[in-house]
Amino acid sequence: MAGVTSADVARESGVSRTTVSYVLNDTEGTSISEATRRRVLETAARLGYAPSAAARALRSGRSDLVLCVLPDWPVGPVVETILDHLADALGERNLSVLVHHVRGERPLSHLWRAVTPRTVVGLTPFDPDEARGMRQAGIQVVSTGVDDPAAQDPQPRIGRIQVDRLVAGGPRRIGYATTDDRRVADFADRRLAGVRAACAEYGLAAPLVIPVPVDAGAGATAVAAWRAAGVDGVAAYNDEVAFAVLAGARIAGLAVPRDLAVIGVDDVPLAALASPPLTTVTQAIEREASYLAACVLAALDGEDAPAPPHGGPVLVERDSA
Amino acid sequence: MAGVTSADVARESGVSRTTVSYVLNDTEGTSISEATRRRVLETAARLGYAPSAAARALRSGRSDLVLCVLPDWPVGPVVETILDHLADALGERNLSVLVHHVRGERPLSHLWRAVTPRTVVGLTPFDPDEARGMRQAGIQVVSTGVDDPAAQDPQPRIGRIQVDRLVAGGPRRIGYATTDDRRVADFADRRLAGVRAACAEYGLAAPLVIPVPVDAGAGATAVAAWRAAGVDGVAAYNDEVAFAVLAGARIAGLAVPRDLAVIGVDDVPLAALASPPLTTVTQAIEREASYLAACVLAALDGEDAPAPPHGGPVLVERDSA
DNA sequence: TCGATTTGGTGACTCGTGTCACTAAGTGCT
DNA sequence: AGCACTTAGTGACACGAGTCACCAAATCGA
Repeated sequence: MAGVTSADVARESGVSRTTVSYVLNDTEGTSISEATRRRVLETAARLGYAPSAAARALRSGRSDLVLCVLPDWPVGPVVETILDHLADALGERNLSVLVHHVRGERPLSHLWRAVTPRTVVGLTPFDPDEARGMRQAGIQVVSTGVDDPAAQDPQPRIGRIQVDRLVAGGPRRIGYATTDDRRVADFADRRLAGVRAACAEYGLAAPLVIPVPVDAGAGATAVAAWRAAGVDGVAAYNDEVAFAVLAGARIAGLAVPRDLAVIGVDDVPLAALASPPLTTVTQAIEREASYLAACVLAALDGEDAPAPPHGGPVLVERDSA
Repeated sequence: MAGVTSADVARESGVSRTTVSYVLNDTEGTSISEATRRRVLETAARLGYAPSAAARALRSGRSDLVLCVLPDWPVGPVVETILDHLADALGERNLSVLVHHVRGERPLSHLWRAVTPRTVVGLTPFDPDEARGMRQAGIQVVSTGVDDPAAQDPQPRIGRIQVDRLVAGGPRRIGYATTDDRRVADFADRRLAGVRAACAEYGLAAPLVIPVPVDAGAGATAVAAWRAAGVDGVAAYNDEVAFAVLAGARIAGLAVPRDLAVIGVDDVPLAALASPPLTTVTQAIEREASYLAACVLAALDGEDAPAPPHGGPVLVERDSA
């Protein structure tokens, strides 16, 4: 019934299980006659033998899996792109990528114990205890984020770029459309910090921050509040929020960017199709993803992590700001 | 260094490994004194013991993992929602959901051999050989799609609903905006079949089909072609394509829905924020996801699959059609 | 011909769990 | 006391693959 084992292959070819193992693994330092070798290979193929990686993992402590841990917050097209690239890069090394979306507070340890992955990739920093545990278990841990304190956080840069663009187009009173999602509040705050700093440097008033849920009504109320305060340029936490602001502006009868300029973050596929096309800031995710893949491969080969790519977020110029 | 094993716990608590196993698994039909039980539990917790599921899987052939296989085509918010629900439902049963995004032609067998999941969930039908292989290995296989030939394909229903709505608003010459992505061509064709049938029943000309890549330029050319042919209502393969059509109409200076009505499929989060808000057809994915989760749980308990939910795709009325 | 080396291959152990069969002490009943 | 039965726990094996140490026969060198 169950899978065919190496013992089956051995019996069928009239040799010992050891011989089968040596042949199938091309073990060096052993001598197996060409005839036997071919016979084993043929039998294995005929029986459709595939090694049980459970046993393999048990024996050697490592598997061909890369576990990718996603944070609890909503992943968008950005994360998807990263995962795709990662899977491609690692696929060439015969590694399979498994993705786990963290939900609630289920302990992570259960998972990596269960999977015994070769490496674990985190898109958000790990709990230090957790990371130590994994390393102790011989698992490579790669994590993007604030792993390297020397590399400065790119998030504030994004906020600065947004303000640069807005100001270049005319606006002098800046609003910030933040998210109402607590799970990404940290990100939003770091971007907002950049916006704040930039405003200060331009000698402008501090940005008027309003949380904008992703729906048209919320966008409309926010836009009304901004107009009342004289805001003529809005930086949004991301493109989705920017869409809500655009929808709000439409309801309020404002022309974008003339009456109100709007700029997002991420450059999601639909951003170019917004009305008007959404100006936004993108984080060269392909480059970032390649770097992540390179880190994983390096960790695999026992090498040090390669130098992080230079070049941060870049502006995507369209019509909304 | 490596993981702490049950033998460590046994030695530390001064009992046999067997006892540890019994305690930790709450094995029925054994009697362990409350004192010993607590001591073992405490030691295990103190040492941070977590069973190696490699060994566990080897021993019992099954793990606590549910492998979710995603097709090669781009997953959108819809699939994400399904996965979230699935993870929630299965999490309550202490099952972890692992997602694998199929890339290229890497054999699937390698993966499920390696993970030894309890069940494999496919969002697209499996290759019959593959499915048989998994079942033989004692893995439950759950797959949405055309698994049950009795249940009729809901895709054509979607097309009909689109046409119903368009026609109700006035349009008499229908266009179909299909995708240029080969990987989802099958879906698009099944929806188109519904559109065709509905047009025929209304006594209308066959729909004018144009592939529309998701970008504004492509939308504009398509819209021009439709107008030239007198098309006044467009059903799109999905919301993203609909966005492209909307953008095209905007460029062509057409008013939606007066000059051209547009209707999408999926009700992605941004659909409500389109200009004008996008009328679309949604497939009650939460219900669908719950059903999928129920199937997995049923398969787990050895029960038959529950009856599929009734109620198909429903219209989401907004302004674009 | 004897010893040394190579060729071709095998037995036995290991990884960490789960579980069956079994023991040894204690308790209750007549 | 003698028997049955519960309580508390242990020893040994299996799962499937990888690998070290070993062995028998053949070949080689002098």
